[in-house]
Amino acid sequence: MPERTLRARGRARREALLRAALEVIGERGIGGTTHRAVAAAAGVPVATTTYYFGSIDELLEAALELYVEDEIARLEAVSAQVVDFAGSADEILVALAAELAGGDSSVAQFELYLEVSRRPALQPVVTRALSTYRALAEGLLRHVGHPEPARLAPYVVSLVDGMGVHQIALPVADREALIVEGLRALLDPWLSQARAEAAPSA
Amino acid sequence: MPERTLRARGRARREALLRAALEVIGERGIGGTTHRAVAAAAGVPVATTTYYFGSIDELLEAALELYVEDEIARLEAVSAQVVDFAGSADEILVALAAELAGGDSSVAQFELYLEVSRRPALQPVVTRALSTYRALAEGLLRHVGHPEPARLAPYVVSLVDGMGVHQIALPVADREALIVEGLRALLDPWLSQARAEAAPSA
DNA sequence: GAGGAAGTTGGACGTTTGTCCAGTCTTTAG
DNA sequence: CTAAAGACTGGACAAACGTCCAACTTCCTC
Repeated sequence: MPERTLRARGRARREALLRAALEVIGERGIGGTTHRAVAAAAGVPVATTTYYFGSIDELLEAALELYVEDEIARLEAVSAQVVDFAGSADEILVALAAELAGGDSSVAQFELYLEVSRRPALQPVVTRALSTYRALAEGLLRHVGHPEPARLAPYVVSLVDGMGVHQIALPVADREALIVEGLRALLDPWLSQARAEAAPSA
Repeated sequence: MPERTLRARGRARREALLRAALEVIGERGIGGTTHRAVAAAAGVPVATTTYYFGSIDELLEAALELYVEDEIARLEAVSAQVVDFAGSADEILVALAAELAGGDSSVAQFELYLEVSRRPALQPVVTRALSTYRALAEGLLRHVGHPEPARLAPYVVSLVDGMGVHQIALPVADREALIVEGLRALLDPWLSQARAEAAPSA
């Protein structure tokens, strides 16, 4: 575990290695992520990876941590954007789905979920990820006026992740439509009710 | 690729190796599944694994195929059992959740989902798995009288798998209650309506 | 510009990996 | 009983692995 103080250049190179590691994780899985593969993806010699990380585990865990922070930042931006968007609950849902479908396929996310059971060091990372995702979902549900945001939020995240992992396993063309339909199914009863109240006929 | 004809004893040993491989996949992930680890789990010498499988990939793919067949058989049994169960839609849902929560944590299932993108040979396996799961879900929805079983079924599977992968990442004590609540959330509108019709008050 | 710390890397090390083979034992068909 | 094919395995091999180190360069500080 090299505990040297990093200068600006060093910090940049370290982060480049982490992003290269995330690429490799996506392509080969965590088990297939080696010093040499990461170094090749980053375009640096192998010894660079051991200069910045004391072990392959340290590298892997730091990479997944970076992934989660990036993903949280991305989702917070999406959330903020969607909240600014003026429209009915259903319109907001469509806008949200468009943003969610935009992200690159998040193999690393699911590799992380599975890896926690084998690496206790990852537990804080996954806890932070999941609780943030749920909090964001809860905020959005509350924003569109759902009556039980806290109860539903975890299932929204589960459904989205479930669709995500199925998308990786068996890709469908229109990812956005899939997410819209899935979320509609989960929010259907309440959406129809909201729609009825918005346009009171008869 | 040893294309020898297997005798009864050989077939049994081959299958024992596959089940040992599934154990290892659950514990170490696909990337960590080696000839030696599988052999150790099965209590046989290393050379046994190369006698029955031409390569580690062949072993891995056969193991995941066996997993899917086992899982399909299990879910078909669960489905049959639940269909036989007399009760309201909600009661059936609770019974289903109890059965679903019973299975051992299916790390292999998700390892499979992620591995398809790296091993085209697994595509038929994952296609068979997902379409069967969806068909079973559709059958159950139809059995309890849901008006749109075909539309909802894929999302039921996504939600269950999403909760499954979250359960692996961040285990909660009462898996059964989680599944019940999740399914209720997805079926809520329709469940309340069914309940209202069953007990017409006022 | 001198000294020290950070950055950098070729090359080496012991280990673990996938795979193979030669040889032995066991079962079955005739 | 014999012969052939299946079942089995100890030990070896090259390749890939994680890790380390000594030596060199670059950068910052005083």
